Amino acid sequence: MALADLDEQSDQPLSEKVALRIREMLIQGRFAPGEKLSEHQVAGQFGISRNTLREVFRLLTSQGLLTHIPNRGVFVVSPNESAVMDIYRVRWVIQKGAIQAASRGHPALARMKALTHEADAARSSSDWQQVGTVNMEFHRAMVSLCDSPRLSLCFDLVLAELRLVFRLLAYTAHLHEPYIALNISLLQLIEEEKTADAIDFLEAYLLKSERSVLAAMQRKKG
Amino acid sequence: MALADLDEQSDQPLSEKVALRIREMLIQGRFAPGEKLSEHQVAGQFGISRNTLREVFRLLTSQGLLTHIPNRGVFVVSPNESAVMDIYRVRWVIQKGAIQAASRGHPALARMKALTHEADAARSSSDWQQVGTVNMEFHRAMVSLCDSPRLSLCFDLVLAELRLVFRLLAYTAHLHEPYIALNISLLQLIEEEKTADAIDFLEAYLLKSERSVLAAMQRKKG
DNA sequence: CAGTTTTTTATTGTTGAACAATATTGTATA
DNA sequence: TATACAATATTGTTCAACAATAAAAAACTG
Repeated sequence: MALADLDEQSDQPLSEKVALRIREMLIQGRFAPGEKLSEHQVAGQFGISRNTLREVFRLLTSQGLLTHIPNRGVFVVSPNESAVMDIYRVRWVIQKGAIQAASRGHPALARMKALTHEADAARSSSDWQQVGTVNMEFHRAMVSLCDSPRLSLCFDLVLAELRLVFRLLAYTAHLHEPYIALNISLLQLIEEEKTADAIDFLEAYLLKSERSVLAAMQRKKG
Repeated sequence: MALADLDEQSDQPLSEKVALRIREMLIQGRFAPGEKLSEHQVAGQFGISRNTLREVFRLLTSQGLLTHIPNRGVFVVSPNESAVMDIYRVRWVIQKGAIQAASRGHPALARMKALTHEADAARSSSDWQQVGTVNMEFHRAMVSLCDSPRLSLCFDLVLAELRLVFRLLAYTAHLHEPYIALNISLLQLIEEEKTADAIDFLEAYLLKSERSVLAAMQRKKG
């Protein structure tokens, strides 16, 4: 993926290339949530001009990764509990729609299956960060069952924000490990077209996930 | 609303003010779909610098109203049939979720009710453009039943694009008139918490609407 | 000394000019 | 007519400057 990215980047405008890089860095937790990003400093860091950087900031702000406060500057978003709850509301609506849109033999199903195996492999090597990444890809694939670019885009934004939360909580085993098995069960229900069961399963799944995230956030604070 | 907007704008950055203005102009059909927006020309038109305008373009591009092609420029998006179908896919997923999220006494229900009356008034004065606007507001209010800022934002983007399509087709009576009554029926089903019926109704509603839009697009071309 | 006002400083907001890189147009040649 | 090349216009990017705003520091007052 890294190679493909670089190829894509090669003839893209500088602002979009840098936007991609900063986006990656954000997701990798290279900036602290709530941290202020100074135009002068960041522009120097990436060797680009302030004007170009401001375009980058506009891009990332509308992707929900940065917050722009007029005359104050740009800050890394720091999702709070209410943001997490909202994110899970979005997931619930969209992923439920994805289950109902699933059709037999849809290519996304094959991709989901492959991703469950990738998750297994990552667990074997105790690469919990990779487990988290693969888990996200699994759900993105699930949403692509809708065959809706706009819905996928919306979901991507929400997932990127959630990734920030995970980073904040550090990648620990218990945060992602349980979902490897759950993903397999969920995929099976979808493949067997047990739509109602799959939806019930998804609801329990998301509730469990949301609760564990919120609990971890509480622990982090309190 | 215009007054409130102006107030809000007053201490916003220039780029966001202009973005709002251009957004309005786009929705009002002041630019032709597919039209190229030259940086030099538009910057002159609004009396701002190219650098600032480029930030505006980044904003509007990520709102889905403009398309940016590197080294070629920025163009007004011209949604085609496949875009319309995708927009309705999104509507189906999100609005179905809204119905299921509806709770008795939710403020959005009151707003929806008020909007059905506004639609009636607009019909009485044969202001079909207003009928279209109010109709959109009705559906936005419906989505706000989810109490999810992120879902509402996503829905807004899709609706703005759909508005472009309507503008392209011109505001004729038949395009919106039938939905005044359907909105009332739909609201009633939701208020009575006949969830399953409401969902069935919504499906037929969206299908009918999608078909009429696609047919009008065909007519426009052929 | 605490709290408030003023001054200073740093940062963002915005501009205009300049140049490089790319796309488009026009022209000449085969 | 079609291709190759030159001329032109547009976008991409940078820089330096200044205005407007917010943050920090200093001075003032009770």
